[in-house]
Amino acid sequence: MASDVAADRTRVLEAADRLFNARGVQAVGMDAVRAAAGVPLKRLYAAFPSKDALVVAVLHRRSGTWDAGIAAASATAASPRERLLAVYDFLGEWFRSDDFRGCAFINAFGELGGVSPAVADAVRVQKESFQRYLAGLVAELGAPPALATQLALLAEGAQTTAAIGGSPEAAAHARAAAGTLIDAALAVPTA
Amino acid sequence: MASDVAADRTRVLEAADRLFNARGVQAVGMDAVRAAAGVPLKRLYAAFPSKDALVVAVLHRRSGTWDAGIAAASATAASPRERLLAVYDFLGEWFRSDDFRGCAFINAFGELGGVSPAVADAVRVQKESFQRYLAGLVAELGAPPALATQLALLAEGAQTTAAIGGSPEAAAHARAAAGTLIDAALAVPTA
DNA sequence: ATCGCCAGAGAACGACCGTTCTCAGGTCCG
DNA sequence: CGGACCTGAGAACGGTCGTTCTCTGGCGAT
Repeated sequence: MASDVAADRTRVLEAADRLFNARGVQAVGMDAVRAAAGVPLKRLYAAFPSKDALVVAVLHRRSGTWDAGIAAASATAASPRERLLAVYDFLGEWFRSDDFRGCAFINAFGELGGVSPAVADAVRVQKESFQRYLAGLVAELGAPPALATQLALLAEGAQTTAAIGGSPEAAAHARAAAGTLIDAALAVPTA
Repeated sequence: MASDVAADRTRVLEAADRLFNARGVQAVGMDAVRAAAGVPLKRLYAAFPSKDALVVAVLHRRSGTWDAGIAAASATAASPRERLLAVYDFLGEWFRSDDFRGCAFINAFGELGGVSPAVADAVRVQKESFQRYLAGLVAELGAPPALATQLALLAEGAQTTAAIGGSPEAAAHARAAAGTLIDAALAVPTA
C-alpha cells in the first residue's frame, strides 16, 4: 500500500502527458509510458483500462492545468478587459516553455478525433469551456457575445502559429489584436 | 503504358489525402491507400519511396489546392481589403464541405511534427507562404505588417475552431474580426 | 518453518504496421 | 511459335503495437 492507485495515476498521467506532447499519441507505446512512469504494466492497466482511456485522462488533466494557468494569470488583473488580455499573457509564457509543442487538445483532435469519439468529445468539452470563460468576461464588459468568439479565434490561432512557426510572439500579436477588437466592440454598443 | 507514373501519383495522392483527412495519418495503413487508389503496392512504392514521402507529397498537393482556392475566392474582389476578406469567405465554403475535418497541415504537425522533420518542414513552409500572401495584401493596403500576422491568427483559429466545434460560422466571425482589425489599422497610419 | 498470497518483471499473443519478395500469368519481340 | 521480360496480386518479413498471462520471489500469518 506504499504506492496507492491515486499515486500511480498521477505518475502515469505526468509521464504520458510529457511523452504524448513530445511525440504525439500513436508514436508512444504503452511500454514507453510504463518505463517513463516507473510503474509496472499491471498497475498501469489497473489505473487506466485502455490507452484510449489514458489519453482522455491526460486531456482531462490538461484541462485542469489550463484553467489554473488562466486563473493565475488573471489574478492580478483588475478589470474584465485586463482579465481578457491576461489570457494572451498566459499563452505567451506557455509558448516560451521548452517543451511547448502546441495545444494538446488541437493535436489530439487532429490525430485521433476521426477515430476516437471519446477523444473528440474531450477536446470539444475543453474548447467549449474556454469559450464560456471568455463569454463570461465579455458579458461583464458589456460587449456583444460575438466578441468572445473572435477573441477565442485569436487564442486558438496563436497556439497553432506559435507551435508550427516556433514563434512565441504570436501571443503578443494576439493580445494586440484582442485589445483592438475589445475597443471596437465597446465603441459601438450594439451594432 | 496505359497507366503512367504521373497518373498513379495522382490517384494515390487523392486517395491518401481523403483517408488521412478522415482518420489521421498513422491510423491509415499503406495497404488501405493502395486499396483506395486501386493501384498495386509495387506501383505505389515506385511513385513514393516511403510513407513519409507520401505524407509530404499529400501536404504539397494540399498547398496547391489551398492556393488555388484562395486565388479563386479573391478573383472577384476589387480591392486589397476585399481580397483579404475573401480569404475568410473561402474558409467558410471549405468548412461547409462534408469531409472537412480541420487543416491538414495543423493536423499533420500535431501528429507527426515531433517525429518527422520532413513533415514539420512542409507544414512550416505552407504556413509561411500563407503569411507572405497576407503580408503582400496588407502592404498593398498600406497598413502596418503586424496586421498580416493578426489576420493569419484569425484564419488559423477559425480552422481549428470550425473543425473541433463543427461550426462553419467560425469563418464569418473571423471575417468580421478581420474587418474590424483592418479598419483600425488604417485609422492609425503608423502607430 | 511452511504455506498461501500477492506484486513485479517481462514473456507471450494476436494483430497490424511499412516494406520487400515471390511467383504465376500475360505480352511483346524475334 | 518460343522465350525473355514485365506486371499484378498477395505472401512474407521483421518489427511494434495494445493487452494479457505466466512465473518467480518475497512477505505475512499460523
